Amino acid sequence: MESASPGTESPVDTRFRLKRNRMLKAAAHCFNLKGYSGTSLKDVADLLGLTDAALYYYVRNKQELVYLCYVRAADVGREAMQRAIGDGENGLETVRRYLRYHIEYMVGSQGPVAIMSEIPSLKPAHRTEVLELSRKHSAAFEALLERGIADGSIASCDVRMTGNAIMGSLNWIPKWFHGDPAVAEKIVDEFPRILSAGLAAR
Amino acid sequence: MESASPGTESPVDTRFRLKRNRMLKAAAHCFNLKGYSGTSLKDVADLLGLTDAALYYYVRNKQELVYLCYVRAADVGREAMQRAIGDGENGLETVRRYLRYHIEYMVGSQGPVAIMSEIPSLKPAHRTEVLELSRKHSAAFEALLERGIADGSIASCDVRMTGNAIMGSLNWIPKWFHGDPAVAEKIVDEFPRILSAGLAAR
DNA sequence: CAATAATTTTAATGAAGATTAAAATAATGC
DNA sequence: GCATTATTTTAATCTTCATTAAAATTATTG
Repeated sequence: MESASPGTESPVDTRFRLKRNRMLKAAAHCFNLKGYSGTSLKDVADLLGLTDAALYYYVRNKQELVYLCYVRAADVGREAMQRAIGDGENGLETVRRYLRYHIEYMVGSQGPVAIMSEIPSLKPAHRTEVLELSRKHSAAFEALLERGIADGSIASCDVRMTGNAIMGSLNWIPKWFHGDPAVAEKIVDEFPRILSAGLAAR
Repeated sequence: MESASPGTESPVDTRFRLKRNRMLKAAAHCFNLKGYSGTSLKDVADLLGLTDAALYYYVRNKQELVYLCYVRAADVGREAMQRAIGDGENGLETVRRYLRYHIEYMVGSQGPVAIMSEIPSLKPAHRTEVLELSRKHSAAFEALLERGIADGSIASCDVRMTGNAIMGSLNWIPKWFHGDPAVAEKIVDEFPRILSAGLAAR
């Protein structure tokens, strides 16, 4: 995460990026908790000890704030996916790792991650981009399932629907998890197993 | 569904109720498609061939519209649950039936059902009520899991987390399903199996 | 420290869209 | 068909924030 080739970045830029990132987390938190329309920029600003107007130093407008939240959410997912794929092993194990990583990120220090409930109200270019990121991630997950089916670790199934089912479950987490560390631990412990329990080949 | 002891209802009231129900479906469709904030009352009204102001004949305000959408969504879930429980059989089969019924309702003629993304912006009394309905439904599902564990059809598991996982997957459906009948058929065919695949006792 | 750049605030402005009231139309019952 | 009730529309109004501009503050750099 936090990409951008280091070394070429000025301290000022670093600070800007970090602050903006804090802001995106605060916004994600508010959006998940109070909904998009129920979240005013003042809510987000309050959480940061700033004034609503100050946010405009970091984003052009509220829509862009949502957009950036979504890009960050997608980044987190992509990061988890890449890390899992790098780990080798068979398809099923890779699926499990991916789930584990993604969930750890979501409920851990990377979180909160925004639920993508407002994609339609993004401006067309942003909407297209976010949908594309989302599509790619789904495709990557389905590819993992295919791989598992091919190597015999996963039972044959409709990968599209199976992917939708598992991803839906994952995507819904921020809807009911709001930061309690005890719950976070339980989710990390249980979800990867629960979500992959039906996949194994007999 | 459509409760209220019949016979005691005037034709006028019936018409009112039916029209309002059509309105709730239209609103649910818009909310799922465009998000809450992205949906103006005019959007909903257009879908019904009405003027935005006409909606106020049926609901007090936009918030109440959302609230009623959520109550309807909860009703649909409850209906599916009751029907499944009535059918007897063991815990696992009852879970499967429930999933089947609920999904059929969601993607079928009862649908669309609104995703509950804006509960926090409901007024306190409504919020409490919707959360309570939601809590009860989760509890009923967890009870089903317990029952399956007790009768040996379901493997021992953390029912809370398992419930969250399965319900999340279900709740997410309206996010990506927007009415295509071919997809609806596939969901009905695949989801109950996929979601219950990991439950069976060895 | 002085000068410049980076942040943040204060104080307006503005616009979208929810809401309302009154009038118009359509339906129903006698 | 007339009177009444139900439904919808037209035409404002009203509110809530998002947004902006200018000023103030804080940080950085030479």
